Amino acid sequence: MDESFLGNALNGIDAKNRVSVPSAFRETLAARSEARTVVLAPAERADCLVGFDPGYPGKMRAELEARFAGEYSDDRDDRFRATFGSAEKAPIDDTGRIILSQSMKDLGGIDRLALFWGMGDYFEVWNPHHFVARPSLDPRVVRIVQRLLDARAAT
Amino acid sequence: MDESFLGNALNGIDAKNRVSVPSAFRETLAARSEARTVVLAPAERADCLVGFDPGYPGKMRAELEARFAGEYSDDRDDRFRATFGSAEKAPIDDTGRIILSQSMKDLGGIDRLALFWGMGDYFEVWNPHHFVARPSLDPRVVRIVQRLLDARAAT
DNA sequence: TGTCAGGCCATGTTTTCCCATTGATTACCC
DNA sequence: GGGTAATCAATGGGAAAACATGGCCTGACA
Repeated sequence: MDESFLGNALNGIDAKNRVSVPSAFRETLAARSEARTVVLAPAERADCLVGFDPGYPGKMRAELEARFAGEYSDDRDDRFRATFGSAEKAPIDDTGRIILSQSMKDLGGIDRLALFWGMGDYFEVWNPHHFVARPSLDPRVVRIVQRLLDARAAT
Repeated sequence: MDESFLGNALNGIDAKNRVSVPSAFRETLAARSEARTVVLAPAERADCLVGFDPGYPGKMRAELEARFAGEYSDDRDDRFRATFGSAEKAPIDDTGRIILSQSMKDLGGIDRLALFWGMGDYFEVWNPHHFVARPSLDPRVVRIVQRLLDARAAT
């Protein structure tokens, strides 16, 4: 209910494409579903990924069907192709990590760093450099991500 | 009744970024929710933070979804990013303290002192020096805070 | 048998829990 | 009413736990 994805985290991706899901998000996932799994998909509008609990695709299907109510067009089909065909389930291992497949990294424009960003009902995964380059964002938000990047560069 | 956040307090932030939530606010939080937790976020308009009970993210989600009813745009997404990604849940420990992460301190322009200010439904957290420098405030209010600052400087 | 992906354990660092101290206000009793 | 004891709020420090991350090791598949 009030289990919303809040906050953010910047984590590294290792040579085997493993990345830690931030512990706060793991808790939110656990509160929303039994399965220790996250579903990843390319975002509709931005150059990033979206992640949610395994129950969410059902809701998304209902939402899309409502949006295209009764309409059967190429547009609708392409939307469904993008949403479901390119999504994948990523199991969370005992150390809290998932594997970001190469195709997921491509879809999200991600290479060595993953910025997790809470969106309430779901979360986003960004290449942090693309995130800070987004001009329409609140500059305070951009600044905190820039600080996270600086902190990593320092070590 | 005493479910409103009333009054104010000036507390120190220690080397581990811990700060005591004023006991009056803790009581108000307890009256509003079971969880001994506060949700913090940057204020929309002012250079400070806002704090709420943990039921707030759910209400905010409903409100935003109503405002952008059926609209799926970059604008909507950025709004969600600013609202949820830069908020965080801060659990209150047994001594009544929370931890203000570095990001939160940055977002609120806060360094070593935290001014808690009751706003009825929620409360604000200020850098006291920014607060007293705000020209549009009632000078009597500014004087109260100035006295708190002087009292601290004295010790 | 070589390669590769995934599961498991190991490590350093940061965070969080717990106990101690101070200072101030309140309650109590003589 | 004055003094004293008791309570509670705010803060400081050390020990324990959790997190993110690196490396090894096993088992599957070619």
